[in-house]
Amino acid sequence: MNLQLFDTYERKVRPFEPLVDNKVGIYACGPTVYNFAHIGNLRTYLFEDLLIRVLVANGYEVNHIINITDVGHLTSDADTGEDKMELGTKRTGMTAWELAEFYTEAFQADLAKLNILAPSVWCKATDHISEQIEFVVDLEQKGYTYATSDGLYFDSRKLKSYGHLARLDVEGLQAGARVKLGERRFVTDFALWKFSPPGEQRQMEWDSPWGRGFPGWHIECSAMSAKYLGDYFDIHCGGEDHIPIHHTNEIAQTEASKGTRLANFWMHGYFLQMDKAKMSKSTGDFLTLDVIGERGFSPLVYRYFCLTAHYRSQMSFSLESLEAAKTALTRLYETAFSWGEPGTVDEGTLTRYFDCLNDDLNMPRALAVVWELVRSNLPGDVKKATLLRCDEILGLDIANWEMDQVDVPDEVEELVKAREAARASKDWAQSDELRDAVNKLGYAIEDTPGGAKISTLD
RNA sequence: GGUCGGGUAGCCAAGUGGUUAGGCACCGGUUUGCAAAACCGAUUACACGGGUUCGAUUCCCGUCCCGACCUCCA
Repeated sequence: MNLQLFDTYERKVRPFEPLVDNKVGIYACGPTVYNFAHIGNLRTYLFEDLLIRVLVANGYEVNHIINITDVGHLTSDADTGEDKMELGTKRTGMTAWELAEFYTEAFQADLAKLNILAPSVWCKATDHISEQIEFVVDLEQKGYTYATSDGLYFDSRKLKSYGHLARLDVEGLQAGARVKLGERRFVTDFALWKFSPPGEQRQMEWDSPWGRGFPGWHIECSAMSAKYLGDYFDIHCGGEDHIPIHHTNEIAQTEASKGTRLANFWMHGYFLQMDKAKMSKSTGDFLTLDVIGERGFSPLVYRYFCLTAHYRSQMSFSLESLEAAKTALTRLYETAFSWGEPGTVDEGTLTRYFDCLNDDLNMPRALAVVWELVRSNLPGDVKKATLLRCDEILGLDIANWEMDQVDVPDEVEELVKAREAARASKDWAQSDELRDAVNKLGYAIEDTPGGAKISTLD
């Protein structure tokens, strides 16, 4: 089966064809770096990693761009007062610049831990201020802007196609609007450039033809994607929350300026839903990769967990289901390890596997094929070779997995030896007593044909 | 309030107008001194009420519930 992908713009699955030869340009909306990424954020990057691995497997040469939104406004115009970047600087004592750098590095480290392939280019909004200003100047010359006392705005009603991506009901939006218009002329108008508040010195601000200030959020993506991928490129992705506002506005800017619709495919990763642990970023109380790591779940367990749901479905998170993923993944690792060296690949399995993936990245079904392979009667070396090919997409690093080497204290070692002796003389009472003693010290014993296997008790 | 998307077994989660998704847990069996692990097998579904149809979990309508966005959340 040839690759087919769901396009939010057309709201359907359709065949994927690159715009140029076999090259694919992808722009993925990156994080705003005022805090750690939570596991919900990371699900979206896992989806994009899946997409990229499948494109590569289909023989395409992928040029993958991720942006870093490292400029946010520091003086809030929200009703509640302080904005997130400012809270971040207060919380940590860092400057806005230090804050951005710190959380950018933390984010990149998280991606690496999740075995997410690094993009071709990382681009920061603050490194592309002039490109953004040029973009806005062009929009201004084409008559799509107007100024208010706090910034330069995009006049969304000038663009007939505005809101097509999200199928926005503009009249309905206006009727049900919760947000104050302020000086904006229409509810869907948005800032291209915001002025620094009078009499205040922002940590991040630049001169522009309209006055000192900083770029609106949406313009960075239109400007940077144009720079690295051209005005019209293959795939633009991000989280589902970006459909109605951010991506809608990116499209509006680019259509107004360049006359193209920006990307051929628009793809969106859907949210992770939390049960008890809420993703309340405002309190700083949310689950990060490090937090679940402290609870005994490795990053690749989280990766596996995410692979069990389709990227276009919201997924329910709980420690219970993460535990299920951990058990399944451990079984997969141990079983694959037991197969030894790889032999020849089973092409039938591989074909079924990639057919699932080429059908809009249906990883849950592809994973079912993997488990059928695992439980099949094929020889171990064939299973191993086939599984390793599957792992080029799974990204679980199956080839390098090894049994945990547990450091066993001498005390425990002695008890285990004594127990082995007791078992050899069939003194089961003594043997069980010694096993209890080992358990009390925090270690578990499993009797295998190769001798006692010792592990730490959870 | 407006717009959009969902409700599948104990949990997570695919999919389909009629034929076993898959994983985890649970139960039974094999094996093992016992236990664990492993392997084999079985059970538990399509929110509710109507409609279309030979047949609906799948299509249509309504109801209830959940979520997303409208707040520079992925």
